Amino acid sequence: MQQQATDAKILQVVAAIPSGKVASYGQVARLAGLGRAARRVAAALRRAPAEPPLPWHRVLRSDGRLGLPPASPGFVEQIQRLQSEGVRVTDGRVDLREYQWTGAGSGTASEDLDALLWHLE
DNA sequence: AATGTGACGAGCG
DNA sequence: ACGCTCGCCACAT
Repeated sequence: MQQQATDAKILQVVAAIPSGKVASYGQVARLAGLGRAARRVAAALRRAPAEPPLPWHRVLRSDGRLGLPPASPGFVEQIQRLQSEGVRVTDGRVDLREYQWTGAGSGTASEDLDALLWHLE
């Protein structure tokens, strides 16, 4: 049940990103216990089901730019969603210094976040 | 089975 | 700032 649990965790972490804040793929990967497998996060989001609704728009690249290609249809949607949450997006880019999710353990202590998210152990 | 790809990220020159 | 390489890992050919 490893693989499935991992995927579920990715979605759970993304779902835990507060409105008005953003997180990078790598950040999510780390929080989900995936280490450096940031691509896995991207893949999970892409394959993620329409329901339950997931705040995928709060996941950006480590440099603050959107993950989607500027020509992608979802690009504009993502920007719009972010802005409607109060996140200023300039030229497909977000100021991480201000909007990056710095909640529980988003820096290093993923163990605590785990408990916070899952209410386990 | 092997190879290439991708909503990524960190290092290095 | 820029381009390249490697790590990671599910999926498509």
